[in-house]
Amino acid sequence: MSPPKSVTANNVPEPTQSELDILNVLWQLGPSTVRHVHAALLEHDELAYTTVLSMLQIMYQKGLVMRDDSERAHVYKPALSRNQTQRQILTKLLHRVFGGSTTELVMQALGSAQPASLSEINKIRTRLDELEGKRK
Amino acid sequence: MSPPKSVTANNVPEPTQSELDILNVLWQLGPSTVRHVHAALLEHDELAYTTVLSMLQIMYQKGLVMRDDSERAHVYKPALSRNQTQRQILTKLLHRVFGGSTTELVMQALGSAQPASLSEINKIRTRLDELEGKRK
DNA sequence: TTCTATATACTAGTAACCTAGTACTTGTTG
DNA sequence: CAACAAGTACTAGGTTACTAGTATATAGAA
Repeated sequence: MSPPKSVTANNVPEPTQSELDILNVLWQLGPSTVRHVHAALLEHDELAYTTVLSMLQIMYQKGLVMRDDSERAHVYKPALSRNQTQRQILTKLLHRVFGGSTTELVMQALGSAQPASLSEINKIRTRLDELEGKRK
Repeated sequence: MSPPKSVTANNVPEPTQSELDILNVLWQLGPSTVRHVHAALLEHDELAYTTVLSMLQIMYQKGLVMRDDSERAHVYKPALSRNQTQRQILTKLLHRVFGGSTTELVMQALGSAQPASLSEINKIRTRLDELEGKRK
């Protein structure tokens, strides 16, 4: 199979919907074989084993995942952390849908939200305080 | 040209990247002809007039835009408001990338943000207060 | 009325995405 | 060793997204 475009690159493309499904499994389980990923995905979807295999191969080519092929069953792991990916996607969204306004995004998110728990709200407050501090 | 799937449906699909570019123009300019949308898009991209026409026709079929064809040059307008679309997209994202945790989403957004202005921060605080009030 | 500019409808082609099958290899077990 | 289980690579096909060209109608100007 062809190697990834560039191993050191940080210009990893944004994962597609199905790729995110797989990444979510990898973030949760840690480095996994195709079989384990497949088993986890079966909880929600009907997917052939070879479909998951193909997806992971494509993701490897794109640089979305890394793999250890020292064993017969290759072990895959995400190239970027969950946080990094969340930021990547959020940043894109911010500009495409919210005109670059973080506040608008946050307000909208809080608007549609089922009210979060008190501790969650306070967590956000703390973050705002920090931001304010930095600004002064 | 074929009519939209269902006029009254509120099950409008999520707009694609290019479709969002067009919607952004429509939200800004209000109901517009293909020519006006095309002109606005030219600021950023090189796009043939017929490409924009085709896109709008597709979007009409999908129910993403409505149109008034009483004049020779049809006038298009978004089927959903900017806010509605923002929510739609955010909700999808929330579940796919943030495991349904609004707080996680908000924290991540505030994390990558260039510190917002003080008044922006306070706007968010106010919203948090409201949320907390509702919770009690 | 004839010509030109402008509009839409329809057609087409490339690329990406997603799904899954087939061929082949290799390790393991009876 | 023979047969099977399990793995990867490669191939393939359907769908959507995106882009743009061609054909055709029509309004308005000369």
